[in-house]
Amino acid sequence: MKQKKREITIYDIASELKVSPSTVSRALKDHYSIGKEMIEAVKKLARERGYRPNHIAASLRRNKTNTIGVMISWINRPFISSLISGIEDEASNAGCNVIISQSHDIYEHEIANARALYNSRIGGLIVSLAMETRKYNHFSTFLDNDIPVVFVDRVTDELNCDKVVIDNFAAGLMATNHLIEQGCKRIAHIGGSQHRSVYQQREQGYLEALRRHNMEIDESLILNGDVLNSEEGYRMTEHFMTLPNPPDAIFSANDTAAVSAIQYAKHNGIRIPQKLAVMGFNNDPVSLIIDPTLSTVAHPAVDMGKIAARQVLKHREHKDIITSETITLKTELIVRESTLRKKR
Amino acid sequence: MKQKKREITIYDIASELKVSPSTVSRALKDHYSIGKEMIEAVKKLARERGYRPNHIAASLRRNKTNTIGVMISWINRPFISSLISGIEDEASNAGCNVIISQSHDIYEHEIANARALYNSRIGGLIVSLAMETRKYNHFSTFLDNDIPVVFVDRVTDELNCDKVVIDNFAAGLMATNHLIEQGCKRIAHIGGSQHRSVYQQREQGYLEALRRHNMEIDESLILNGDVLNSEEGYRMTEHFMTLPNPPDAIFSANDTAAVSAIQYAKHNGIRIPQKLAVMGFNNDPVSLIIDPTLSTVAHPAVDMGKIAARQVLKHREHKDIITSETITLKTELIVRESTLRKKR
DNA sequence: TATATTTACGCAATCGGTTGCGCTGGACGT
DNA sequence: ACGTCCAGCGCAACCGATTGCGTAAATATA
Repeated sequence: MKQKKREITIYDIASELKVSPSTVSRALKDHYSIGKEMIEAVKKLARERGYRPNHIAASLRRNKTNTIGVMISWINRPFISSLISGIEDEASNAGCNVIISQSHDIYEHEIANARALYNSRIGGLIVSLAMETRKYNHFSTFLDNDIPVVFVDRVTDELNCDKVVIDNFAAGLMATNHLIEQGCKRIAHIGGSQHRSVYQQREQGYLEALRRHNMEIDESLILNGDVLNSEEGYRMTEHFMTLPNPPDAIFSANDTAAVSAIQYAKHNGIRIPQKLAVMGFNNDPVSLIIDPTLSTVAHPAVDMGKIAARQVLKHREHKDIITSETITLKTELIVRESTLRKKR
Repeated sequence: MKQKKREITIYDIASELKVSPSTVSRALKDHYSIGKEMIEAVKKLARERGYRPNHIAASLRRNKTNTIGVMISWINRPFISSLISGIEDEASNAGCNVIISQSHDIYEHEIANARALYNSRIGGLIVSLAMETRKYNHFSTFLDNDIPVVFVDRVTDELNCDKVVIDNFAAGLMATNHLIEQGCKRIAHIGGSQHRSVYQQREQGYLEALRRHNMEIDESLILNGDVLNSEEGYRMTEHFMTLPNPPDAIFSANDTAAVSAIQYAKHNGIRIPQKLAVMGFNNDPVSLIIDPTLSTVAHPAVDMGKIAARQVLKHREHKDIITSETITLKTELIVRESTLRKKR
C-alpha cells in the first residue's frame, strides 16, 4: 500500500514514444502543429501510465497560476458565503482553484491580503471591498501585471475593472416606494458606510423615492452604521423610536439590522407593520425565520459569484480584452409581513 | 505607472552581493551554516530591492505547496462558513493559502475534488465528509504520500488521521436530559444519516438519556433525514405531530430542521414549549431569531477550524509525527424559550 | 607543527513544463 | 526537375528556488 511510485512526467511519455518532451507537451493540449495520430498516441499513453500534469511547473514557467484569489470581508455571512459558493462552482468547472482571504472589514488587512495573493501569483482576483477601504492603490499591482480583477457587490468606480453588481439605486427606490405605497409617512433609513457605493446608492434611491412623492427629507431619520451588525441595528432603531416624532417605517440597508429593528419593536410592544414597517436588504435566511417575516430585496448572490468567476476566466482566455464591463443583475422586491399593511 | 519591472530573484541578490544563489537562499531562511553578518546583508538587500519569494518555484522543487485544501459539503451554511473562517485565519497567519472545494454532499463530487486537490499538490487537507460518503479510499492517496489529513466534525474512524470533533454522544445526552428535566415524556428525534458518526452519536446520546430515565424507546419517534434541510424538517415534524400519539418534544440533530419544527407548530397552533418542546443543534444565528428562541447545542465552529488548521501545520513542521490524535472540543447546552417549561 | 574540526559558503543538478526558433521531408506548383 | 511551402516535430534555454556534496579558511586539538 505504501508505495511511493515516482510521478509520471512528460519526459517518461516522451522517451517511451521516442519523441521529444515538447511534442508531448503540445500534444496534450491539442497544439495545431502536432499530428492527429501523434496526439492520440500521446494521450492514450498518458492515460495508461496515469500521467497527471504538474500545474506547479507550468505555473512557474508561465509565472502565473490557475488559481483565482477571492478577497472578501467575512466568509461567515450568508451573502458572502453564497457568493463564494458560486465562484467555486464556476471555477472548479474550469479547472481553477479558489483561494480565499478575509479582510474582516479592515483596510490594513485588505492591503496585506492583496500583497499575499499577489505573491501567490494568482491568475485572477475577485474582490468585494472592506467597509473601511477608501484607497485602491493596492489593486494596481494586479492591473499593471495584467492580472484580471473583477469587483463584486462592494465595488469602486475609481478603478477601471469589470464589475458585477446590482442596481442598488433602483432597489433602494423600489423598496422605499413600496413603503410609501403601504402608507408610511415617516420613513427612516439605516445605511452603511457612504464610501461603499452599494450603501450610498441604496440611500440615494431612498431619498429619490421620498422626493418623487414630495415627502420631507428628515436628516434625523438617516443613520449610517459602521458595520451594520445586530447591535448597531438595535441601537439605531432605539434611537429612532425614542425620537419625539418617531418614524413609522425603517428601510435598512441589510437584513441583519432590519431583524434587530423588528426585535427592538417586539421588545417594546411596537406593532409591526402597523406602527412600524420594516424593510431589509439581502434576503438572508433569517428574513424568512423572523416573526413577522421580513420584507426585503433579494440579491442573486450565487449568480453574482458565478458571473464574476466567468469574467475572470474570460479575461484569462483572451488576454486582448481591454474593455471593462459592468454587469448589473436583477433584484427582486420580496414583500412579506413586516411591511404589508394593506391586505390585497 | 505601467511598469513591467522584472521580478527580483535570489540570483539578482546573489550577484549584487557577489555570493552564490545558494547562500542567498539559505540566508533568507536563517540556515545555520550561514554567517550572521551575511544573513543580515542578504536580508537587507532583499528588502531594499523589494524581493519577494517565488513560492511556485519552491513548491516545484519540493514537490509540495504551502496550500491547505479544504473539502466540505456546502460553503453557504453557518457552521461550515465559520469553520472555514477559522481555518483561513490560522492558515494565513502561518503564510499558507486555503483552497476550498465543495462536494454538495455528493460522494462522486467528493472523489473528484480529492483528485483535483491532489493534483494541485496541496500540502495538507482538512475534510468534513459529505453526507453520502461511505468509502474512504479516495483519501489514501494523501496518506500514502505523507500529506497530512485532518478530519473535522464529520469524521470517520476507518482512517487513521487526526480528528477535530465535539463529543456528540455527550451533547445528545445532555440535550435530551434537559428535555426530560423539563418534563417531556415522549421525545422524538430528527436525526441525520447514520453513516455520519456525528448524527449516529447524537442519536445514541438521545437513546442513552431515555434509557437512563427508564423511558420507553419508541422507534416511530425516530426519523433520519438525508439532508436535514427545512423541507425535510417540516415534513418530519408533520409526520410526528399527526401520529395517534404525538410526541411532546423533538430533539433535532440540527437547527435548520428544528426551526422548521417550530414553524410547523406555529402554523398548526401547537404551543411551544408547553405542547411541544424543540431542541436544536449547532447554535446557528437563526436559533436566536426564531420566536420562540431555539434551545440548542453550541458548536465552537471557528475554533474547530483554527485547531484543524493548526494540526495540519504541525504535521507539516514535524514530518516525523506519526501519531494521530483526536481532539474533542467542548459543547455547551444553550437553553432558550423553545424548551423552557419550568420557570426557575 | 601536523591533524582534526568547525565555520561559511559555492557548484551544479534538479523539480516538470513551456516555448521561440529551427530543422526536415514530402506535397504542390510551374 | 527544381524551388516553395507547410505540416510536424526537436533543441535547448528558460522559470526560480532548493539542496547534497564538496571545499577553503579559520579555529581547535593532539
